[in-house]
Amino acid sequence: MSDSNLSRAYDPAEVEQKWYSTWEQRGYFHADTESKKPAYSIVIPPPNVTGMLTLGHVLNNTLQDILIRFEKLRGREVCWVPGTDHAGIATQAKVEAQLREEQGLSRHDLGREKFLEHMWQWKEKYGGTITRQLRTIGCACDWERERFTLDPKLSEAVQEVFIRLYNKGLIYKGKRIINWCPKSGTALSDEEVIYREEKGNLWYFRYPYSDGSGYVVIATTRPETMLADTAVAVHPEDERYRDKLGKTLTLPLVGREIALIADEYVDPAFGSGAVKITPAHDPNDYEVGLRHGLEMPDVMNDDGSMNKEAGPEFEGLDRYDARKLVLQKMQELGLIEKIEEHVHQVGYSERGNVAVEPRLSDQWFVKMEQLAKPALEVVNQGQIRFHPERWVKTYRHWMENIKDWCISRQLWWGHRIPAYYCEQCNKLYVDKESPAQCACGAKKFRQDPDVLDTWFSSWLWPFSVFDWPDKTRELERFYPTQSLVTGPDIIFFWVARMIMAGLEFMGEIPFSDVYFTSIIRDDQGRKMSKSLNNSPDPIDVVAQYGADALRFTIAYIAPVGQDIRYSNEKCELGRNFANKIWNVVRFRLSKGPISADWQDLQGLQAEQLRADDKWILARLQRIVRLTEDGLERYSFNEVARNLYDFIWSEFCDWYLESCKSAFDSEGAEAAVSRRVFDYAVSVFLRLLHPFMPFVTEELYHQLGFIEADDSIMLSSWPEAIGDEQLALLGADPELVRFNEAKFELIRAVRNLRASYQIPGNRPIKLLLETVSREAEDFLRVDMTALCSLLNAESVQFAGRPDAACGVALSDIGTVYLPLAGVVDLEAELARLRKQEEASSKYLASVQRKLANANFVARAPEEVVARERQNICDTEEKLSRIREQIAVLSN
RNA sequence: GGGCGAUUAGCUCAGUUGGUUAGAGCGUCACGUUUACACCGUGAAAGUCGGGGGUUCAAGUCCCUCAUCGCCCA
Repeated sequence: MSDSNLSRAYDPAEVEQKWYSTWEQRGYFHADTESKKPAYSIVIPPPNVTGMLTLGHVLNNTLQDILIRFEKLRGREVCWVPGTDHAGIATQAKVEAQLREEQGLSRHDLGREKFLEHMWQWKEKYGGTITRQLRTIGCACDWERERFTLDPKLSEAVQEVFIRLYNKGLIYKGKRIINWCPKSGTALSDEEVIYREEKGNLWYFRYPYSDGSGYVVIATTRPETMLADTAVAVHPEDERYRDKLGKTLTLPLVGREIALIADEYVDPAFGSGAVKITPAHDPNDYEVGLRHGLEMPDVMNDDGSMNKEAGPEFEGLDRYDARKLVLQKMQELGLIEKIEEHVHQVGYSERGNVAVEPRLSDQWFVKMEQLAKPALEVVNQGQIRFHPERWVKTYRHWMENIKDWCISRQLWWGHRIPAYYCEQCNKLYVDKESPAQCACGAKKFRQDPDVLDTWFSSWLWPFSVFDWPDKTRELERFYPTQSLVTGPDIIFFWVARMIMAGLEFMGEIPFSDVYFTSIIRDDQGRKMSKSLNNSPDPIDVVAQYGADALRFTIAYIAPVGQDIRYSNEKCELGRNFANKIWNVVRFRLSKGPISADWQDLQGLQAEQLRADDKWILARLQRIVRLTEDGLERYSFNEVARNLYDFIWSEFCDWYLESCKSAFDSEGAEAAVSRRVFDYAVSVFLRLLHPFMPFVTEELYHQLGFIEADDSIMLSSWPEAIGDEQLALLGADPELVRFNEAKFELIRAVRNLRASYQIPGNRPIKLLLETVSREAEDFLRVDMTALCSLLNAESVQFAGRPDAACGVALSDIGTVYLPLAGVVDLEAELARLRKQEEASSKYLASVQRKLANANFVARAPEEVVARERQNICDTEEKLSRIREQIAVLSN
């Protein structure tokens, strides 16, 4: 035995580390803009620069890596651009908290410049963990093209875009109701607000008419905002209030005279049918306020406490304390009519985890309607395809109801808005730098203090990573990209906006296919979260099972468009699979040198091939087609399953077992079988490489398919054997059917062994009666493998013997196992009766079907023909069973 | 309130455009250490495909409805 240096069990740790650094050093991941190959590019969804790798990232990036490696093997010039984003609020909040904790300082203590210096130092120190971790799981990213959203070039792109949109009238500054996060002290976009159901109260307040003629009852969930009320509204059709319209009310606690107005917005069935209007603190009230020209007093500070406008008693109180005081005072005045329990939706800030305050504020906005229109078109018309397709509906709904995008943030960490105000006349200039002189003659300007929403840089990612607005060679070669792999949770934040930006600034879609991944949950179906401590660290998982195992398992269990239930134990599937393949190679290396002509099947003749050789070639054609087709359809789990089943159940369980005897024989068929074996292994290693890059690379080398300085990454995607060639090699459907009937026979014998407790390692003598001459001829060709698979010391073609024996039946024939003195008549009869029952039941069901005139008349011919064949086959088999029962019953 | 999705073996999930007797992994039971693999092999048990109705020669698959769970939007 020319034994290799392969260990009994695969140990991924060393192999994985060795290959990743080799690949990177050799520059395999770097895309060449001057290559003649067709380009294929993907931009990574940039993770937060301060983030750590999660299983969600593993899923997402494994799928991208599969696509990249697949396309590279298929001969494309692939470019996968990695990078991170600066995650404005999250990162700044993290650093501010640290600063407070360690030095007791706020960002204002440091001042803007010093604070930003501190931020950058922090980023250099703690940032980039996640990109190192991506290497651990094998991602073939073009690291020379790694980008960060705050890089100078990407910042230039952001400026350019802001200025262009401003000049086009698509960016404006204005006072609008926005979502305010009192904790981080900044505006948020609508998409950053998370609604949670909360138990609260509905308070019914009495607002007295100014003329003393009683009161109106209004219902509110937020009593403290009454301090900013400027009207009470009722539905115009509401009979209860019709004659009161136009009267004024005196706002309790404040004393302001406010009008009773009519507006369609009011739902007469809700509460009392009268609603207080607080334009500066509620988006709907704001709209009412605009329609009726109401005053819009703002009664709150940036931190959510009440300001001077709220009155001396309330000034300085937190909004929740103010609520208590309002209620107490209203109670004292006898103005609370009643209190009801009420469940309602409360908006929370994603980062601050505090209730968002809708607030009238001066902010920058992007007008979205005009940008959305073409972006909706390209998806509706299928220029951009979503996988699964149903996300198109979600996308469409959002696009058709799009609202303007609030892009300014009251933070320091981010792209500063390129807007300058004259110190003297306050005139606004939007440009990369402040002008030399204002129209008023003044020369001093101050820049807008705000920065832009992080997504305002992310939406440019597919072209900003290629150094837009410069007309670079990269842009020319790699834009548009092909696939985008991301979670559906950022379809609005990111995907939709990238499509808009791509069309607006490049005049072209940014990608043609969007694959939305699953959400990973724990094995109880709960979301992974830090507080539950149920999110495993992928790096630990890699250490325990190997990166290949984790990748394969995740791809295998990730259903299309469904959530995944994950637990570490599931990685055993991938680990065991890697070990299985490892051992295929270990087996092969123990059976002599690799065939010199493993690359193809040139010159092989049908007569040289054993039935099992032909069969595995037919199955190989199928798996190549299934893999390629599946990957083109983004059906990753389906492909993983197919590969697993092919290698484990077809290649190992049948073909490899059949080769054991063939390889050991002296004949010429040994060399032919070796060649088929080697060819098949080379094909499936390449098919599997996108899923399990490390072990496939290692084994490709171990088998000597390539030189040490070469790589499976540089090989080529296997071509499916053509139908004609397959036919020439005798691997036709007829052969496949016969061969699988042979397997059935072998299984039936094994079953027989089991029921008589004959261990698999004890050789047996068998008699075989085939159903036809043809079947016998077929089996006679390769008796060596047949005997080996049956572990039979002899197989004789003969009819039923007189002696007592066990029986195994299949479509190809009947096997008799003489069991003199051993056979348990009763047990054997029971076994046969069970088979008889199953077969006759089935026969009856098919007969019923065929007795139905409608079925015969309307079903397709081949379906009817198949059922007729089933009748014949089953009747034949049944007669053999009954015959045997008769013999035993005597 | 509107929209989307799920419900298949004890558990986790496959099941293409309707057409063999509904599959896999894990788990369970029996047998096995044969030089690829115990991270293994062989065999077995296990499902009224959530309930009800409909279309069809034929429904896990299409339609309606109900129930339960989940997600998104308001």
